[in-house]
Amino acid sequence: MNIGDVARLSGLPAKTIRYYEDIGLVAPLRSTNGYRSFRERDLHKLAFLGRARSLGFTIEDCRGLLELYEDSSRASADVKKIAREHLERIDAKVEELLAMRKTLSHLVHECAGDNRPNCPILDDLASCSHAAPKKGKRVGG
Amino acid sequence: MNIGDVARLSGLPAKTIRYYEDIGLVAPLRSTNGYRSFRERDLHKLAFLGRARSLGFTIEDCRGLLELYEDSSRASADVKKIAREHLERIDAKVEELLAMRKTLSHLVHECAGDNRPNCPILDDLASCSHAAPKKGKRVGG
DNA sequence: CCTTGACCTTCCAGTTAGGGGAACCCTTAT
DNA sequence: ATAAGGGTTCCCCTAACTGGAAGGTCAAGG
Repeated sequence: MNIGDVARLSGLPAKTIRYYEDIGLVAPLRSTNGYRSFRERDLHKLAFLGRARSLGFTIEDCRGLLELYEDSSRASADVKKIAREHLERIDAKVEELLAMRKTLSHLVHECAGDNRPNCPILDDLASCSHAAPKKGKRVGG
Repeated sequence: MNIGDVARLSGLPAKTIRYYEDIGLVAPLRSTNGYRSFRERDLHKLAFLGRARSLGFTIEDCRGLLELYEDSSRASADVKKIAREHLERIDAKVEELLAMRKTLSHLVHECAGDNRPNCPILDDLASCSHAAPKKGKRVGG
């Protein structure tokens, strides 16, 4: 199979598949003309990666999961650990977003949204009463 | 004030403040020795930016908000529009994360997490029954 | 006067997970 | 011969910074 075929079958863009080869997640063969030649096994890996990515696992998580997937003597505890940590990251992010959401929706409701300049949103942003946001990784970007 | 002072007062890292100058969000003066020299007004702007960023506004949002903040003839509708759109982005992201969370927490509960290889998490990732994730910006990264 | 240390400067590279596009090769059909 | 529709490599771009190197400035201490 050429890259276009696996792209269609896996649902991943060809660019992404090349990238995954670049970083060592898949290792397709090469035809004599230089084209990548994918086996069933490569296709399965790519589908696995696509599914894992769609659940929000990072590439490094995927690398670990793929390794465990291919290791028939794995311990399910190792898989579960990766998943649980990811779940915790998701929960943390949701918490963070909901905190933002709460403040924002309050401000949006307060704002008249007309052609006058008076604006509670700007008032809030400009007010000096917020705790200095010092340490802690900025996740919201 | 030197950059260290405004960093302490605003809670923003000096690196970030230099970056904000780079991209034209603040324009401190320069002392004869080449050091940046911040006025009260610059400090206020930086505090404003820090607060807006902590609410998850993008840098471009911040640029717009700052412009409106400094325009006394603004319409609050313009501010509200930026905030409302941001709120919608947050809601979309929360939805996405909760969908992931739902699947993941289910899988984590199903997995024994012991030293045996059998693992429902890997089974799910490897199953071919998932809709091909084609278009739509990947937000989870 | 010299040094130490804390500050400041600029510039370069790296981060995530690819996307866009150029320049070029391979194959098949017209 | 050429056009279309694959494929290839290569490099730059994204957001919003962070880290680090190499070096200038300033106040204090010996």
